[in-house]
Amino acid sequence: MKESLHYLLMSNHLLFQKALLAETKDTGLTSGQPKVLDYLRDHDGTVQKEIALACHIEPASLTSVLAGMEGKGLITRKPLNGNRRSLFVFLTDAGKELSTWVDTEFQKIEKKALAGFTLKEEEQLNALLSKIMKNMNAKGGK
Amino acid sequence: MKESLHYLLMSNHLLFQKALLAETKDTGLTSGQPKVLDYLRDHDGTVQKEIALACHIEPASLTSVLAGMEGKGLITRKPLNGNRRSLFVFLTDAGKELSTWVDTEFQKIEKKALAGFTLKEEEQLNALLSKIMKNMNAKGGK
DNA sequence: TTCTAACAATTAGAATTCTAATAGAATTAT
DNA sequence: ATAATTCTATTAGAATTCTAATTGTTAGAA
Repeated sequence: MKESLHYLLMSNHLLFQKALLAETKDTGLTSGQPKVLDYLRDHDGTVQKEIALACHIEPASLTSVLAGMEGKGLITRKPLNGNRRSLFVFLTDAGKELSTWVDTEFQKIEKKALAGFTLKEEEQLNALLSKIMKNMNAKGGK
Repeated sequence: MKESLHYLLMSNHLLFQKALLAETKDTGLTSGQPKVLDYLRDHDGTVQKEIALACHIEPASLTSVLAGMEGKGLITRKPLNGNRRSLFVFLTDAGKELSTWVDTEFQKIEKKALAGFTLKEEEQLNALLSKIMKNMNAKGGK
């Protein structure tokens, strides 16, 4: 298994995740919150359902993650367009500020991860991983 | 965030993970067990500490994962070399059989993930991910 | 209109993994 | 030899995420 694709993806993700949690530990963010915060940075005003999909967690799990963030004053949730079923999520000023800080931490870790990479290699990696993502999201198959 | 390295690694890993759990659902394996089973397939007789390191879970978490697998008769644990501190983990015949089955499922998913990849691309991806892993495991730095 | 089905978010409760503290065993230093 | 330290695994308890079921809302059919 040690050289399998699954092993490599798992290791890379979890090492990244661990580094990220170490960096954000002092902010009071729980382990599930940084990725949501970072997602909102580029997708402010999204509906919960979409956040859950993008962050690869269940909507039910997102409820408690967002409740925590709302309690800390990082986000607000409100219905729009007269549709009281969907809740749109917005960063507060404090949330924006923290997300900016978290984003720089993401970038630091990314820089460490990509140490020694040429620009071409970065692009290759990005393209290959995107391709896998598309394959995995495709219906059917084995 | 959507195109960041972290996002790509997370998505790839979790999509892989989800596909794997869907395939192994009927075996009665819990979510944490397949990767351990697959690791033991290539590293039978390892000590718990090493399994935890390779599978990126805490030793304390591994204890309960292994307890579950032992209860199902997939593994046995015993001290060797007169050192009663370390426990060596071995697959039983049933464990070997199941690990073989699980391994074929891993490969099916991997095949789907790598659909349309040339051999050269597979090798590139492997090399790039291995390089990141080495970078992340390096001490210090940001 | 009114009923039925689909939908978004939530709640309840189970399962998994984590952190911190403990127990037992081996190693090192005094 | 004995004491202190280190080490491996475990236990206890908290935190996170999951599945299944519920609530309230919207859309579509009868």
